[in-house]
Amino acid sequence: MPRRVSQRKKQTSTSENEMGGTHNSEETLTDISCQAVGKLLRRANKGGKSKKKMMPEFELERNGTQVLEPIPQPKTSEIGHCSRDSMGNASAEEKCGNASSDQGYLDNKEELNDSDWEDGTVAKDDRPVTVEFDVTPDSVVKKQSRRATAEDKDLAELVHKVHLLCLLARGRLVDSACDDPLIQASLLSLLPAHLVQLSNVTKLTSKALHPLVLWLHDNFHARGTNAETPERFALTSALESHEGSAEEIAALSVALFRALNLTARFVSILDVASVKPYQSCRPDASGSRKGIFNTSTPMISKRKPDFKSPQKSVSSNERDEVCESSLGRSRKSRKRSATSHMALSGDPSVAEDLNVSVAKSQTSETQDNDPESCVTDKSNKSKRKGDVEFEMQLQMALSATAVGCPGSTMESGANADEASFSCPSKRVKRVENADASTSSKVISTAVGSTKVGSPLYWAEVYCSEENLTGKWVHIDAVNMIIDGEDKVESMVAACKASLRYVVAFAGQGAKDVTRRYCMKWYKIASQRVSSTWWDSVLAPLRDLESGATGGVVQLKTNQSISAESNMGGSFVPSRSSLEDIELETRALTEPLPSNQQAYKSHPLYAIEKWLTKYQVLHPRGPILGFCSGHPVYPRICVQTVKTKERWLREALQVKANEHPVKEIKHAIKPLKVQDFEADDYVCSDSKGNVKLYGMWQLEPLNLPHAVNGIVPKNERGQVDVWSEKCLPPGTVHLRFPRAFSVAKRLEIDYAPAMVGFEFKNGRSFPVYDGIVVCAEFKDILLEAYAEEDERRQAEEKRRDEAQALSRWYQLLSSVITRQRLNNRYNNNSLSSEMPTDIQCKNENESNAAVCSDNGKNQSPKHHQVDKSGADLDTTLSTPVKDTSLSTPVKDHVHVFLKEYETFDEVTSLLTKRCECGFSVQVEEL
DNA sequence: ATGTTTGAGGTGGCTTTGAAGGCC
DNA sequence: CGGCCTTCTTTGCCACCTCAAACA
Repeated sequence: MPRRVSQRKKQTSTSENEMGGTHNSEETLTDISCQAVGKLLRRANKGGKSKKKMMPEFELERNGTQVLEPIPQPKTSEIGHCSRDSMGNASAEEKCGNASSDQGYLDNKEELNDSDWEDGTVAKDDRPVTVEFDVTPDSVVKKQSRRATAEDKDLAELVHKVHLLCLLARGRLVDSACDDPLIQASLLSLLPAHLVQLSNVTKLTSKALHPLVLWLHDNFHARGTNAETPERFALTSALESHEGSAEEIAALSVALFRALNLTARFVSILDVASVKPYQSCRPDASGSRKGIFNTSTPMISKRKPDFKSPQKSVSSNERDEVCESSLGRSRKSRKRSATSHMALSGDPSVAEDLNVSVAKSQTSETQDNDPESCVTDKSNKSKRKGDVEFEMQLQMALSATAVGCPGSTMESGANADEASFSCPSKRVKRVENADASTSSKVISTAVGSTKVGSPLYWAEVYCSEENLTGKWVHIDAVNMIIDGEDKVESMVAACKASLRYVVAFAGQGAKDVTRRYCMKWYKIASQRVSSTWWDSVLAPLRDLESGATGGVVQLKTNQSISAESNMGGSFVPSRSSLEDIELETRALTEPLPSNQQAYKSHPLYAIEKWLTKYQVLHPRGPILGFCSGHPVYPRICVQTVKTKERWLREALQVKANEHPVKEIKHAIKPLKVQDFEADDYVCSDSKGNVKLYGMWQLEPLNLPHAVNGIVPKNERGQVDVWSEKCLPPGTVHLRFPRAFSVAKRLEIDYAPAMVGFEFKNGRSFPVYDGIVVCAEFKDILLEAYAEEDERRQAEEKRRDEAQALSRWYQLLSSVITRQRLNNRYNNNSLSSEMPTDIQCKNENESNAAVCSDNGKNQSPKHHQVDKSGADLDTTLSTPVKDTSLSTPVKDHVHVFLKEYETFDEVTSLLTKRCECGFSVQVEEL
C-alpha cells in the first residue's frame, strides 16, 4: 500500500484506541474523559513537533502546573497585532506569549516526558492543577488558509469526542445535584402551599404545571456574574439568592419537580467543539458566517466550579430580556472578558465590545466582515482560523474535564457545601489556580464567544395526561416556556447556535433527545459524531436514565392499545420505549428540505441530481415531492452499482441475461506506446465504457467445483481470494510460506492465491499469499509441510553449526598464526603488521580447495610446520591446515589437485598439496 | 439582507494482474 | 541456468469539500 494509506490507517487506529470502549463502564466515564484528554494532548504535542506547523504545542511545567502553550504561530497576514492582539488572547498581567516566555517554554520542552500524559497524570495527580492556555501572537506572515488534512480531521474528531464525554459527565453531575434532598427540601419549603398540592396530582398535564413554572420564573432569575462569589455550580447559593446561572435555574427547576414527585429530567444542549477541523460549533454549514462566534461551550462560557473568577464584573442592566438565561451567561462572559481587557483599553464599555469582538474572532472560523469584530479582527486575523479553533477546542475539552475529575479535594471549605454537586463522591474537582488571573484570562478568551440568547438548559417533565400515552414536556423556567419543544430550534437558530446534541439527564444516566427538538435533522447530521460511537457511549447511560424515569405507562381505558396490553399482559410499554418510538417516528417523518443540497446526503430523501457516479435509482419511485423542479425519491431507492469484478469480490455474480444498468466512461490511461499510435488510442476509447450492475441483478457466486484434484483457476492461472467465499467449492486456502514448493514436490495441483493488490510505481501489482489446493490434499500437504519444515530447520541448524565451527577455526587459526609469527619475528617490526586473514574455503567440501596466502605481500618468507599447529588439529578435531610450505609465491593461488592428496588412515589426516609445495592437512570428520 | 446555487480549485481516496537484477 | 527474492518507483481519476461569486 502507498505510504499515505498506511499513515492514515495508523491514525485511525490510534483514534479508535483512544476513544474506543469508553462506554464500558459508566462509573469511570470521567476517568476515561481525563485520560482521553491526556492522550489528546500528548498527540497534539507530537503533532506540534512534527512538520505540521499549524499545530500548537504544549508542554508540562515543572511546578505542577500544566501549561498549554501554543508556539508562536506564523501570521496569516498583515498588520497590527499590537496590544489588541494580546487583548484577544491574554490580558497584560497574564502569561502573554511574548518572546521570552516562548523561549523558556521551548527550553523546557526538552524535558517533557510523554509518559506523564500517557499515564493520565493530568487527571490523577493529587496536587491541584491548573490547566491553562496561553495564546501567543503570531509573528510570521503565513498563508491565509490551509485545507484540513486527514490528521487535522482525526484530531478534530478526537477533540469532539472528548468534549462530548466531558459535557456528558458534567450533565450527570448537575443531574445528581438535582437529586440532593437538601436542595429539594429547601425548595419545597419556599413553595407556596397551594403549589405543593401538585405532588398529589396523579393525572398530570402540562397546563397543571403552569403555576409552578410561573412561580419559579418569578422567584428565580438568571443573573450575570456576581463579583463576590466565584462562579461555580452552586445550587445552594442560587437558592439563597434566588438568582443563578441559567444552568442553575434549570437545575433548580428540575430539583423542584423531583421534590414534588414528578418525573423530571435535566436537559442540556451539548454545545460541543466541532467534529470538523477549523470549524466552530455552528449548526449550519451554509452561510450564517457571522453566527459562528456566538457559539461556545457552556463548560467555558459559564463559569465553572473549577475556575475562580478573580475579576470584578460590570454590573448587568439587561436582565429581563428574552432568552434571559443565556443572556445571563453571555453577559457574564462578556463581562469577564471585558475586565481582562480593561487594563488595556481603559474604557469598560469599549472594552466590553472589543472583547466580544476579540472572542468572536477567536472562535470564528472566518475573519468575517462583521463590523463589530473588525475593530480587533486585525490582530486576530493574523492567526489562522484553524489554530484559533484548535485552541478553543482544547480549552473546551480541558476545562470541561477538569470539572468532572473526581478524587481531588475541594479548594476550600467554604466552597465545599453540599449544594454544589451534592454528595462527596460527586464533588466537583476544583482545579486550583496557582495564578487565578492567568487562568481567568485564558478562559475569558473563550467566554466572549457566548451565543447570545440561546437556550442551553431546561427541564423535561413527564406528563401522563398528555397525548394518549403521556409525554415528556419541555419546560424552560427561565424563559417561562412550557411545552415549547418546537420553539427551541428556532430560538437556537436565531442565536446562530447549534442544536447538534440535546441530552436529557436523569438517574445518573443520559439519553439523546435531539430528535424531539430538531426538526431539520439533515442540517445537523453531518455535525454529529458517528452514531455508532455515540450510541455505544450512551448505551449504559440510557439504561440508567430509563431505569430512573421509565415508569410503566398507564394507558387510557378506552384505547385500543390498552386492550392490547390487557389482553396479552405481556406488552407493557415503558416510558422509555414509547419515547424511543416517538423519536424514531420523528426521524422517519422529517419534512422535505427546501434546498437542493440538503438532498446530497439526506438519510431519507434523494434527488437524482445529487447521486454519485456509482448510484442509480431503482426503482424510480415513488416520488415524494419536488424540490426546485427535481423529483424527490426515498433514499432507499438509491442503489449502489458496481462492475462485475467488484461484485465478484463480494462473492456475487451477475445473473445471466442481465444488462448493465448503467455505463460510465472510463478514461483508459493511454500507454506511452499508444501515444505514438493515435489510431489505436481512438479505437480503445469505444471499449472504455465500464458496465455497472445493481444488487438486484446478482446471484450468489457459482464457481466451478474442483474435480479430480484439479483446482479451477481463472484466466491467469490463479485463484483470487478476496475472501473465503471466493474459493471454488472443494478447495482450501493454505497460507503458509513455500506451500507451493511442497505441492509441487508432491505433484499436487495448486493455484497461487491472489489476496489483493499492492500499489507501486504508479501501478498496482497482485499480492500472493499461499496457495489454493483441493480440500482432499490439505492434510497431506500440511503433513508434508510439517516434515519439510522440520527438515529445513534441521538443515538450517546443521548449517549454522558448521558455519560456527568454521568461523571458530578461522579465528583461532588466525590467533595461532599471529602468535607463531610473533614468536619467530619477535624483533621484527613485521610483527605489528601481521595480516590475520587466512582465507580458505571449506576444504572438506571440495576436492580442490583453493587457498590464498597472498597476505598483502607480507607473507612470511619461510613457513614451517609448527607444533602448535598440530595441537590445534587434535584439539579442535576440525579441518586443519598444515602450512608446510617452502616457496612463497606472490599472488599465488594454491590449487589442491586430487592426485596430490594423501590420506593417513591412522591419524585420519588428509594432506592436500599444491604444486607450489604448499600443503594443507585436513582432519576428516 | 439573506439564503441558495453554481462552479472553481484543491485534497484524499481509490485504482489494481511487472521488470530487472542479484543470489543460490 | 533456472528459480527465487529484492528492489525499482510514486499515477491519474473521481468524489468530496470549501470558498466565493452570482443569483433569487
